[in-house]
Amino acid sequence: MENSTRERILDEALIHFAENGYKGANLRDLAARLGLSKSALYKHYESKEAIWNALLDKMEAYYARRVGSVDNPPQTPATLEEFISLSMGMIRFSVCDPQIILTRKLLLTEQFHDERVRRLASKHFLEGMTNIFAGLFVAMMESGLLRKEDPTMLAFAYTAPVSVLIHHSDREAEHREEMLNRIEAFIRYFVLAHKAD
Amino acid sequence: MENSTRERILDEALIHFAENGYKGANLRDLAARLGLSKSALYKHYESKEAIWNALLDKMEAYYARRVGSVDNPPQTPATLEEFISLSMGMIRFSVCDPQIILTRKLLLTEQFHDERVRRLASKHFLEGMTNIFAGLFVAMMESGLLRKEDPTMLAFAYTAPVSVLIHHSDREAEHREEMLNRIEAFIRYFVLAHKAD
DNA sequence: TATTATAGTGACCAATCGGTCACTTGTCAA
DNA sequence: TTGACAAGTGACCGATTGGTCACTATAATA
Repeated sequence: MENSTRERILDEALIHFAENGYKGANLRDLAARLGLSKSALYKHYESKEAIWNALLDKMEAYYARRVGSVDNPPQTPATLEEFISLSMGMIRFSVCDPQIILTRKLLLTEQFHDERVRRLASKHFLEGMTNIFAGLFVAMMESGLLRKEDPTMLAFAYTAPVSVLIHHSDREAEHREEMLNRIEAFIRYFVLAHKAD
Repeated sequence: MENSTRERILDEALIHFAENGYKGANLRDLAARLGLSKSALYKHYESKEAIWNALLDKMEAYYARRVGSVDNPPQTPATLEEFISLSMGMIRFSVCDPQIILTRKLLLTEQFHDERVRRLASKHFLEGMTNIFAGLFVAMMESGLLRKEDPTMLAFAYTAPVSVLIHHSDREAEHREEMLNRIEAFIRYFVLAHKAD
């Protein structure tokens, strides 16, 4: 399996593009970080833009797989406390995993410079999370955990604040644990405000 | 008042930096857009970085003035409907004003490349809006419009979703009116869920 | 063994960038 | 009138960038 260099290039490209932006990333540093010379990159990709597009392809594929997993969503929690720990588990992973952090950075910083990134950002930051939880909330309303109301609106009211706090954690990594506490505090507030009586 | 060229440069720099990023912006285009030669810029600022810093100074000053206006906040609305139209007025302005749109773009896209931008982004996207509305909600609870609960948490639960929709409007300008409708729908949902009985 | 394809190298190229400098122009005060 | 100064110009510079090319090394195949 010696096409692994192609993959290693993409892994490094994510770091480089996320930290410096598309224009700010340069192929010499990227190659050096891989222990390669710059011209070696051109044996695997025909241009900087080709690396960029391959990276976006990979991100789109990853995202499509995640959305596919929405069809078999996380099983409905039996209690509100279980919902909280389920949520916090997902969020903690999303906030700590380096690759996901870099992906969010790239989506944020390049969303106005690239059409594909813009579309991915809209999916990721607005529709994606909301749809997952809308489905979950429907089930939780039917099982009598949550008060009955518009599940899409409820999911949006839930995911948007979490999303804002995750972005804040990305900005100030040294406050990550504090942000996770604020996220849990919000979730508990939210559950309390919308649970069935 | 012939220092106006200095100001014109900053106005154009906001556009240029917001659309292309710090690294992507180049002084030749910026000068050309102003009807100047590139070397003329150096009669007013000593470097690209100096223009950048002057622009951030201006943004910080503007933000400080806006925060200063929190000491004399918008007067407490007498009814919930008045609160909704007050909010929508502020939001509509913030979503439509070109300069504010560009400022948000710049804060978003450069927050990981510049320390001052990072701090401004944290203030603007997290604490800023929340603090304004926390004060307003305290007054509305005391006047019996809203159910009594943690005003800071309530303000966060209110401003974060609005903020997410504003960002979406920035991304997809052609859906601006649709986003404004979604914002109003959310605000009405929010008011209904938290009004005093 | 000879051949061929793949991966990698380093020197080089043209374009672009931020920045400098000698020079011109216009204005206003002495 | 003249001199000083601020504003603006265009040619130029060194550094960096994405990209090319002739070349080497290695390993598998015929």
